Order: sequence, then C-alpha cells, then structure tokens
Amino acid sequence: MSNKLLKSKKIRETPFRLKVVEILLDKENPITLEELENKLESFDRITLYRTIKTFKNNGLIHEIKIADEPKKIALCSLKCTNEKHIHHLEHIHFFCEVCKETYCLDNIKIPNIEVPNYIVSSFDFTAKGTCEKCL
Amino acid sequence: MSNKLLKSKKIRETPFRLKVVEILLDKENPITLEELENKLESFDRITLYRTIKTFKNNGLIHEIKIADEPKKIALCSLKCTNEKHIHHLEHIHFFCEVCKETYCLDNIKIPNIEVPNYIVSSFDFTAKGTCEKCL
DNA sequence: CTGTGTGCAAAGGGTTTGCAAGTAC
DNA sequence: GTACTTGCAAACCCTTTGCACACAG
Repeated sequence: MSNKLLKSKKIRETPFRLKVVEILLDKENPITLEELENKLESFDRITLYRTIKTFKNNGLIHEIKIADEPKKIALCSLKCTNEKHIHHLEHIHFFCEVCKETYCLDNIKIPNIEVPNYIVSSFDFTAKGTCEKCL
Repeated sequence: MSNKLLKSKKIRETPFRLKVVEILLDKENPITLEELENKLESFDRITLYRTIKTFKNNGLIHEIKIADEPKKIALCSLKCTNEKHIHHLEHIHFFCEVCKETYCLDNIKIPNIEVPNYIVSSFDFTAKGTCEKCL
C-alpha cells in the first residue's frame, strides 16, 4: 500500500519514506509534525523536512493551517494532483479546541456562496468547537 | 483619530505607536509585516514586534492567517474585545492570488452550516481567486 | 516620580543549505 | 553508473528576551 502510493506519485522509495507514509495512512486525521516525530522512533529532523517537502511537491500530501494552531499535514485525496489541491473544496475542516484534533467532514455539504465581482477558485472553510468525543 | 483609538484601548500613546496606527487606518485591507515595515521610513524591528503584541493583547488589532501566505494584521472592528475576536464571524475573507491582497467582504452573508454531533463555536471562511481589480 | 516603552545585543526556535557518503533504480 | 537521498554541521530567518536608558502620564 505505502509503496504503491509512492510509486503512483513517482517518489523514489526509501525505508524512511515508507515509514512516514505508513504513519500517515495509519491516522486518518491530519497530523502535526510533533505527532509525526513522536511516532518515528528515530529520525533526523532535516530528512523529515525534506521528505515532507518532496511529498508536498509531488502531490502526495498537503498542509492544513488553522489559525493559532501548528501546521498539520494529511494525505491528499485521490482527486488531488500536484497542480491543484482540491482538498478544501470537498469538505470542511472541523478543529476541536479540546483534543486539538482536526476532522475532515466529508458528509457536510458546503453551500454555494456567491461572491459578486470576484472569481473564486477555492474555498477554505474551517469550523472550531468541540467534537463528539469531547462533549 | 489614531490617538483616540489608542486611548480607547488603554494603550499608552507614543510617536511610534501613533505612526503604526495611522498606517493601519490608511490601508483598509489587512497588511503584512513587510508592507508595514516599508511604510515606516525608519524603525526598530523589535519595537515593532512588541508594538504589535501590545496592540493584539489590547484588542486593537488581530491577525489573519491564510494558508501559504504571510501573516497579516488588521484593525479590529468595533465589536471586537480583547477576549474574543469576532472578525471571522462577521464576514468572509477573500484573498486575491494575483495582487495578494486580502479583502473583508462584509456584504456577503455566511450561510448557516449544520454540523451534526459537533458544537461549533466559530467559523473561518476564506475564499481564494481573483479580485475585480485583477480581472 | 513610577511604570512603561525603546533600542541595542544576544539568544532562541524552527527551517533550510552545503557537502560527503550511501542508496535506489 | 547515475542521479537522488541521507545525515551531520552550519547557516538562516523570524521572533523573543535582557538590560540600560528614555519617555508618558
């Protein structure tokens, strides 16, 4: 699975990259760098940065930035290409202020918003609050 | 005008702070640090950082972070308090990918979005595309 | 006068670059 | 064999802290 993902994005397969992809596959929600590092028993941070950059440039992952929170990364959906990440178009992000987890809510439809005089190419819709586990 | 704004937020008035407020008043759209620095003919960057922190802590400005773009700051609307910045609740942000300008679209209503099983406390709605000036 | 702001130098944290050795294909 | 990746050290950039002096109220 992990190696197919790398091949499909034309990313050279190495043990370290395979491990990172496995961690990303393992956790379906977006993950912070800190979490990722904790799951790697040993790693070189510079290599990790370069791995992430390679993955991003090749359309394997994308970054999610929520105001006042550390950056997170997530595997791109199959519809993403290197050119255009449509992650945000598909669903809204829900950030739980209690457990700090980010959820991609695929089953919530984003209503069409009319913006006169502007050509909208993408939306980023983030809601903050409390998730069901933390209620 | 600038000095009244500072007084209203109980921020001690100094020449440097007045100048920063004037620049913020002058440009109605959110401004990057870089733009702000360019408009200050001479400045100490450390003092600028501390000025921004003071303004933020006292509810005079807030920060707007759009993915992959440098942070911007903007004067808070009158409804903002130190406790809670409701900037994002009021309107959507439109970011023009051509001129890199951020617009606060006050006249666009954000539809009510139902999120089952989650308690939503705030929304952040950002659209990207091309603004009317850059069409 | 007292507490706060300023400006310099230095430190801190996160991220990137240079380079030699190792590895994928 | 060639081009790419890795890991170390060092550099870089942005931001914060310490401290002495200056200024607002």
